[in-house]
Amino acid sequence: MPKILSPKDVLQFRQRLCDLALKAFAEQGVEGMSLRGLAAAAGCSRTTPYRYFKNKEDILAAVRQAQFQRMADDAEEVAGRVNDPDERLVALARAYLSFALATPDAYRVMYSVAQQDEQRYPELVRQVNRAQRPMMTAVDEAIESGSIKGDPTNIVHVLWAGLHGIISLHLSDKLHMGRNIEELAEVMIRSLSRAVASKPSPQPAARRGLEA
Amino acid sequence: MPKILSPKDVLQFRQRLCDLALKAFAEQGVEGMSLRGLAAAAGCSRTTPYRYFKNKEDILAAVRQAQFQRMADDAEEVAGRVNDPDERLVALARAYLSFALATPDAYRVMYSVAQQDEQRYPELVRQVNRAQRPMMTAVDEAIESGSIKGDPTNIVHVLWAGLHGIISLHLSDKLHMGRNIEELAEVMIRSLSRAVASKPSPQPAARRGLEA
DNA sequence: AGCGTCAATTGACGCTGTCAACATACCCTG
DNA sequence: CAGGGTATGTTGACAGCGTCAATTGACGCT
Repeated sequence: MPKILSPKDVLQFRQRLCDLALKAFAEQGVEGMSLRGLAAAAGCSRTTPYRYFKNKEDILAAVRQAQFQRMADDAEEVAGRVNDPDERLVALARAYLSFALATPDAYRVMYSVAQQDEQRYPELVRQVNRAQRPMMTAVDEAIESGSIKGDPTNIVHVLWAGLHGIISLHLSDKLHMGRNIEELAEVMIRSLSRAVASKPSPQPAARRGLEA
Repeated sequence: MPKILSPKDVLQFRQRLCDLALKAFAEQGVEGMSLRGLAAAAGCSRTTPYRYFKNKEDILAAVRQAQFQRMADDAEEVAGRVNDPDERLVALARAYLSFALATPDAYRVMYSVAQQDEQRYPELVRQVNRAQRPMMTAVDEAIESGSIKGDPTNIVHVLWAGLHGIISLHLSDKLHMGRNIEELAEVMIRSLSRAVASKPSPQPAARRGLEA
């Protein structure tokens, strides 16, 4: 018997589908996660989710967008709270790590699940950009304040990649080091922020061919 | 008309299936890649691959094992060629990057495709370990020679994670910086090796809670 | 020549994502 | 209060998937 939903229950049900889908995607992968299973978990019929999402990829996009939004909220909150440029950079890095460790399912779906042509979801793209903007501006301001030197884009990428590398390998169990992951991340953060503070500029001289 | 295969043609066909599967896995993901499509590309019937592999996951494991083996070969070759401990470390890092950039399909399948319970493929695990051993021993020897200091496990992980982070983000188009990826990697390698050389040891004092 | 064996194919089953058609319960206008 | 419009949910159906069982065909041997 359809149509007993109040106007806000619609959003609630959509939200519930997203929550269930997040868990399903993270646990079983894009492949293993089935819309029929999702519908069963939600207690509705097979094709009911199609009233709320265009198709499976659309659900994935919605789930990822919601998580990037949450991450962006976190980052903006931290950036607004910590005032010193250097501390803000480190605080952002720690918040990023914290986000990934607290909700590994979310992080997995955000990054380890490659979405084909995610440009077709502009709101998703917007949240992705929003999530990384605080760190960009933090680097810019730290450079202005003179506490670090170098090309801002390179610095952001190196910091971000360093964190992402640790998290990514940790979440796929490639680093066998239980809880010490936070310590390892601290080493990475301190190493990179120190290197970034001392180095003048990234001029790779004439070294383009890779191996010696 | 079956059975025209010489004993070595068997291996040849298995190899051909692996090559085709690598491309298919990388291009369409584990989800999109279909055994039927693979069979069509190989010019055989749907279930013929089942003569050479137990199932789809088995094919994935075989493909990944072959690529890790290739990577391990590369690393061992570099480690054997470069003698100076510091240079060897940097050369290994560059070789790692080089491998990923030269054969991104392979790297994607090796790392971004999460395999459920890969412990059930001992030969795959063996090649994975073999691929990272050269860097481990290089770090150990660089510490012995006194050129860098710190906990060897942490150092290896930080180096490796830094490289993996850059590569991983680059391959999923999260860093919008065309060919300059090698320059960025150089910055990362130099930053980390410098940091690792100067820092005494990773003692994170009393900072366990993450945000300030 | 006939047999066993192994490679390869076809048939079939249950599962999946997805669309079209249908049914139901609500809101709004008369 | 009657009736249509619309939003919501359900069932039926189809092609494609991974995989197993049964079948066919070709080879090496005795």
